[in-house]
Order: sequence, then C-alpha cells, then structure tokens
Amino acid sequence: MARKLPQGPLSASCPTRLLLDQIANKWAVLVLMAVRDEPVRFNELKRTVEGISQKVLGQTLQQLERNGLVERQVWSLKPIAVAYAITPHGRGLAEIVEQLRAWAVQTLGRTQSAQARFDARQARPPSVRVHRA
Amino acid sequence: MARKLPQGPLSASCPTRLLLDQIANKWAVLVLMAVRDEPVRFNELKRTVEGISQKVLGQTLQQLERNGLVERQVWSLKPIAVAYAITPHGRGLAEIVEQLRAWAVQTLGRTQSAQARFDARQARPPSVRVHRA
DNA sequence: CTGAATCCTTGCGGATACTG
DNA sequence: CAGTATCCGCAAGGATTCAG
Repeated sequence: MARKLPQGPLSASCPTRLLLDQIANKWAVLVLMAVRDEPVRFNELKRTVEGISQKVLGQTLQQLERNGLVERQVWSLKPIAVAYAITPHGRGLAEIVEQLRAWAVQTLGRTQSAQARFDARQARPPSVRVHRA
Repeated sequence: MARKLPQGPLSASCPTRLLLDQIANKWAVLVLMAVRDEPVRFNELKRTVEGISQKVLGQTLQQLERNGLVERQVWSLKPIAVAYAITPHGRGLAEIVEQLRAWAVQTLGRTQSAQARFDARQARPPSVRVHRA
C-alpha cells in the first residue's frame, strides 16, 4: 500500500497549499514586512504600504492576526489608538520572506534580461499585453 | 530637495513589489515546485498540480519562462511533446520556497491553534469562511 | 498532445459613506 | 483615529472550443 494519499502530490492537503492560501497575495506579505521592525498604527500602515485601500488593509490585518502572524494592540486613549505588532511566529515567516527579498534584489538583473530576451523572441509589439486589441 | 523619491518606502519601486508581482500567486509557486525535480510534460503538469485549469497553467508557464525560472523543451515527435524544466535561476528561488514549505509544515500546529483561538474569540457562529460557496 | 482563443462567471479590491 | 458596510467595475480564471 503506502499510497494512501487520496489526491495527487500537490493536492489541497499539502501544507504548501495552506501556506499559499495565507500569504500568496502581495498585500499580506507587504503588510507583514511593514510591521516587522516595530508596531505600526493603522493609518500609518496605510500610508506606509501605499497603494493599499483601507478595506483591503483591514482584511489583510484580520487575516494576519487570525493566523497568529501579527498581534493587535489597543490603547484606549481619547481617540482610540491601535497598533499592529509582529509576533514571534510571524517573525519566523518574515525572515524567510526577507530571504526572498534578498534573492529578488540579487537576481534582479538576471530576471530583467530574461524578460527582455523572452519578449524579443516573442516579438510582442506593445510594451505589455493589451488585453483588448 | 533630496527627496526625489516620488512615493513612500514600500512603493512600486521596491524590488519586493517586483518579486511579488511574479510569484505572489499560488499557481506560479506550485508549478515551480512541480518542475523542481525533473522536466515535466504539460498534461502531466496539469495532473500533478491538480486544480489548475489548462488556461492558467499555460499562462503561468509562460510567465515563469519569461522570468527565466523554467525552460521550455520541445521534442518534435509524432504527437508533439513538450516538457518544462527548472532553470538554475529558478532553482535558487525554489530553494527559498522550499524553506517556506518547511516552515509551514513545522508551524502547522501553531497556525491552526492561532486560527482556532481567533475564531473562538470572534465567535463566528456559522461555518466561517467556506472557501467554496 | 500542446496549446491559443472565446465566452462568461466569480469575487477581489477600489471608492465612498457611516459608526464608535 | 480605527474601522465596518455597501456598491460596483474590472480582471482573474474556469469551461469549452478550435488549431497545429
């Protein structure tokens, strides 16, 4: 026997899938990295990440908090103040993401030349893909 | 002056953004890992990843090839045969992704308990997020 | 077998408005 | 300030068809 696995190798049961469902979107990663060094307030976070909407930021923070990657800290001041801090758990993930970032920087040139080569070979006329002709 | 930077810290100019635009979707990562060990044919890949549509698989492969992460190999047999192999460049990325996978496995229990705690605290009554409808 | 092209549905995510 | 709720456009992506 030995092959008890119901699905194929990369089915939903693979923990990689579970992980990817959590952090496979850039916003989650960016927010995680944004709170990596110190607790950050909501609006400051919104300004830092820059480009994220407040709705998505809220969703992302809830998701990150649910997964135990960030922690929500509340100070009941006159105007309520909330900050989000990375957890030890989240820090572990952030370190790996940091490696990804380092790799991206390090291989940036290679990536760009590969893209240029591919685009030239395919002779794509416009800069990018103009979905609708 | 001196602040020539148009945007903030995590703007689009950050290489992290460039990386995330490439691999922030689970399909790209899954396909990359699927071809990590050996060249894989198209339909075999479609079966391996399991859940991916042929359209998205094609798009993902083109994207990965464009970024120099995988290489397209063609054998002009009677019925055409094509296989996709990981490149040295892609292997570097795959190794980091492998760390992610290891981290996910290693911290799986912690993640689940964190989620359970969060869900209990929020007292989400019905089936929380039912991934599919 | 390996794709490209079309259609069409889903839901992500942006903008806006409202509450505490 | 810190969110939640609503509306809605648009693009990702699933199913299907056609081509090499």
